[in-house]
Amino acid sequence: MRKRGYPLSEQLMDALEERGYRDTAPRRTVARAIAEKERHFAAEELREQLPGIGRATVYRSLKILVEAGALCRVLLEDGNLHYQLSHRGHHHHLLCVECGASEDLMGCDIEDRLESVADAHNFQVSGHWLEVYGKCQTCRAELPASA
Amino acid sequence: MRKRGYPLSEQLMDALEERGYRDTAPRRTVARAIAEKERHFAAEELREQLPGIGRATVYRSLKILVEAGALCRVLLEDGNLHYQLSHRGHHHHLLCVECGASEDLMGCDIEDRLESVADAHNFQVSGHWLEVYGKCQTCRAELPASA
DNA sequence: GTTTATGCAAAACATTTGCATAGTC
DNA sequence: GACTATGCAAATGTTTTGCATAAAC
Repeated sequence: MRKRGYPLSEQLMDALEERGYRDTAPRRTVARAIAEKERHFAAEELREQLPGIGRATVYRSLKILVEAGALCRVLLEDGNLHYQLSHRGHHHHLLCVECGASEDLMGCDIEDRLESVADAHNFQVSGHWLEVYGKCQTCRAELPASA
Repeated sequence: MRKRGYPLSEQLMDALEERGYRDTAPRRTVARAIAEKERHFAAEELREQLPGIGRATVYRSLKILVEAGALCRVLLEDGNLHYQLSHRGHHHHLLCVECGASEDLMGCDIEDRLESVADAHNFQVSGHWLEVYGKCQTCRAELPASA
């Protein structure tokens, strides 16, 4: 989804402009910082690394980026909420509890399975939240504790 | 899992005593209040309805009840954390966004599905969090908006 | 020029912790 | 009597809000 030669931070700005939000310097700064993230991050963490930007601006930017579908929220195993770049569309995450890496889970058939289970309960599904925790390939190799 | 004629609040207390926690009046009060809940509830909500009990006691009781497996935590669609009686063992919830009712989802094969999808990513699953939101049978009948 | 965004500080929440006192076992 | 639990108040940490100023369109 990442176009060649087109900065990721610009794509974030585009997502906002498509929705009528203005192109401002603080938002660009936030977008650039997010684009450089290699992992999911906490709102407060992002704010700390942008001392020139007001707290409210950071939080408001995160909010509208999520609305625009450019970011997604990630629920950590300890209950903390993080953010990460979204590859658009509905998906889930495989979150590594060792290194924090996350892989996207798309096009899997978990949705279908959910639907059929819910059907059996006469329940009409409108949404769901799924996070999967474990160890990624790399960490399994490095820490052969149980893998 | 609820034995006939044996108060639910006593079962909560039992779960604590099994783990070595003492039988105290405040804990009984909390247990009784929880036993009367028909829906998942917020910690703060429980505390407000127990003015005689200290805030810390309410929170500490919830924590040990979750550890003991007698309560489970429920993630609401808006990100708020609620609690509800647990029927022990691993399970998920179908949460009605209209009335707040929740049905347990047990013995379904979503776990297996997860494992196999994760395997394909060379990912070793150690846990997951799944909540399903939608409309329950009753609300579908009452509000025939789209069901 | 009108509308939207910013930054600050303060408010709002939810949850946790330190500690002296009280209650259990 | 030793150990655990309680209650309070204060600390913590995160997110939101009001509002005057500044910037974007």
